[in-house]
Amino acid sequence: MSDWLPLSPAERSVAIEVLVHGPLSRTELARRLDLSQGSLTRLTKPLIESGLLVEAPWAGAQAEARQGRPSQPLDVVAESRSFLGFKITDEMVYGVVTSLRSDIVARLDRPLTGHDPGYVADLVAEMTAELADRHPTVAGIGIGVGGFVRAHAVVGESPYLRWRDVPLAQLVRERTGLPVVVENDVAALVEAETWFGAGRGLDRFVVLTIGAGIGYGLVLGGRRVPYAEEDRGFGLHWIIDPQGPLTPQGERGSAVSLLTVPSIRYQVRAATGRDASYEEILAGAAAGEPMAARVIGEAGRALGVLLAQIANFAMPQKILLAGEGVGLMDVAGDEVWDAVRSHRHPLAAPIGLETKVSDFHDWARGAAVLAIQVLVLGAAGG
Amino acid sequence: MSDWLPLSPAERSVAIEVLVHGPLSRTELARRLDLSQGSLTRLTKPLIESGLLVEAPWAGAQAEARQGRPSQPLDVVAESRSFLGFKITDEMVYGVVTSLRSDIVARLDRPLTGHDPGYVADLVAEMTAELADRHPTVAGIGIGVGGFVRAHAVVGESPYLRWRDVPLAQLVRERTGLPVVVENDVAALVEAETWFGAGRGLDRFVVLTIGAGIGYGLVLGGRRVPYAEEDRGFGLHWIIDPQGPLTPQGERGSAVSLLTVPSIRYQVRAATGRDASYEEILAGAAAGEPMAARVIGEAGRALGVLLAQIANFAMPQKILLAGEGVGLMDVAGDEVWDAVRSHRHPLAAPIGLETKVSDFHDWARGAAVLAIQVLVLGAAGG
DNA sequence: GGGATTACTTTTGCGGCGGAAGAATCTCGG
DNA sequence: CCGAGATTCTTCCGCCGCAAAAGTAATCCC
Repeated sequence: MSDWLPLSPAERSVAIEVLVHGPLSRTELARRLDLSQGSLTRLTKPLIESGLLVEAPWAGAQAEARQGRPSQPLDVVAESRSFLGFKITDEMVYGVVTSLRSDIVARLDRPLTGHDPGYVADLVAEMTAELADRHPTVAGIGIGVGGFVRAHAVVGESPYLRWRDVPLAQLVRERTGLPVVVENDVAALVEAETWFGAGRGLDRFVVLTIGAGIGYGLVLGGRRVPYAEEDRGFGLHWIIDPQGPLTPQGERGSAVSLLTVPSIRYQVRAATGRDASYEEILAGAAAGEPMAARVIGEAGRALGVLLAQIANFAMPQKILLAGEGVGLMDVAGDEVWDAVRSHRHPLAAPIGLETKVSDFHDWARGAAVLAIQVLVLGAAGG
Repeated sequence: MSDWLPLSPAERSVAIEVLVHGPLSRTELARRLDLSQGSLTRLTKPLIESGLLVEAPWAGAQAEARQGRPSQPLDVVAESRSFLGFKITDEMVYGVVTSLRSDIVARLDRPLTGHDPGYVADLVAEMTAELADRHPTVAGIGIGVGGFVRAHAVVGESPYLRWRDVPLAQLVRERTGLPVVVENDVAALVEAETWFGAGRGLDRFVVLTIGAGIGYGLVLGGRRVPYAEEDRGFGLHWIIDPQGPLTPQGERGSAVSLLTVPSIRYQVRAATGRDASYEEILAGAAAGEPMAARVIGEAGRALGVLLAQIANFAMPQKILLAGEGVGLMDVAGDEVWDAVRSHRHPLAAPIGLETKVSDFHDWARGAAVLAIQVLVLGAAGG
């Protein structure tokens, strides 16, 4: 249980394989990673000595009684280190403590009353102290922010925080003494889902998030595709219907104007004069209120078009629909699938769609996964 | 000038770097490939001895007189081996002879009067004999076919040839004694453009072809993304306008129905009763003939939508528009760009578009490039 | 011609890998 | 209960490929 060693590339691939794909025997690892059995003995030894891996008995089902010497499963010691993940929104900071496997073991939220970088860093440090008090094995911190992030450290541009070139990783590190990884929030969520969630083991995978904005993440060949222009505040640079509605947040007929939670609330408010919550609007649409039904129906069709386009051009094996606005699928599912059908070839493969009701703690968990990737395993997170 | 040795991974990367990025000195190669200078001496020696590389004087412009010992450029011996590339269409076989650099040095076409695999292989072997007679250094054959190809060898499914599981590589190899690589025609063209053409050195790159069908190829991280479902005869599984025209080739409002050469000719014929060539239709549209202008205008808008979608979701640095139908851009460029504008965010980066008037010999050249990749360099072409 | 500068080559040593042989641990069948 | 067979893991050895460093070569500048 000494300190984490810097891992060689081969050790790293072993550690990642075990971490992501559960307990595996040395022989199985050798097969998956295309290495000899001898190499696996050599590679796993320091990982076990350092406390990252452990030889654990098979858990129930997999303990098949076969001939020959039984295989010895290796597993990560999920609790040996904790990680903190933070998601910074306009007016809140959401924090979680996770295990090495990214299971959330604690939560803590705080309102954000200002956007000064120093103040935000102070708040994060405060929350870190509080969380680390109860979980003393914290090994690192991951922070997700909406906007453009450079080198896992500097917030190049974040429109809603009104930041430019803020060295957030350094600020938090100075206050906590812990290693810090900063990443775009969507990118972090995509990495988390690719490693531990809906995209585990998939080659081509898309994450689409609907919430305050629109997020889009593409995984090809098992790796997230980094986009320089990604998420600079425009959501997707994407006009679905040039004659569509115009909202303060987005261009006329854009995905942002049609689909995001604030835009839908704005449209209903503009039409009815009443301010309703997103849930109320969804319930109203389901109950047949005309204005709500119209706005939600239009949103559903827009989402269908979006899904069809993604399926056509990126051909993912699965699309994960996440964020605070996925309730749309429950109410307007028919409109979504109608639009998908009318924008795809009838013989095209059906879209593998998975929806995930996610809250801000899932975003924070994504940031924690980034920290795991970068800090423990030294993976080039993109 | 002995036979090609099987290359080690490091030798391969050196050979590819020199082949694709022109003459390079050893020091420059060491920098690009992140290897020591000593390794480069070691790696280049067998490549020079085998005749693949040669030390050549700098060609003019690059011969900067700097201080110190002048660098010694290494270049591939482009003429040391020739490659044959074939593109098999419905009614023709197009053949080219290329150098290692994929420059076309000869052409030969033959009509295809049947689709029996044995007959097609015979014809390719005949053309090979004729071409190899004049170019005795032929090292391999690449064949591009529309349809789904497995393992660089077997045509899994080709609708227009009405083939299923035809081991074309084996058939041609038996008749010629030369190594043969078979690949989907679009994939081959994409590889060729990625290595030697518009996509050279780019990280994110898209090829869109308009001709008898629609082709779409995506390059991310400098590598072509392989799609299992790609090009099984549907073109893009993609409906642009659910109320659009219906043609025999494609679904209503699909990219195939709106954009391909046969579909455009069909639409004009159905509307006017006269059978006109694609060029005549373009000229007519330019001259203001109503029906031609309507069909071509609609095609232009469809192309604009298509380009906008691709730019939105794949965010390539460049889109190459190729095929026999690119003349559309000259006549309907305004409609294309109007549609692009109305389907993209106004602040989104402009699309880097390159059009390439290409004929069937370019497709054959793409197949030859595949042969170079697989046979000489052992590159995993995907 | 001498020094500086840059490019390439040779030598040396080390780390990581595969392969082969051996040890460990199980089942099965007598 | 014991041995044969099966399977997993470990140990050991040798090779390959790399980096590092020192040496050699070719040029420019003064």
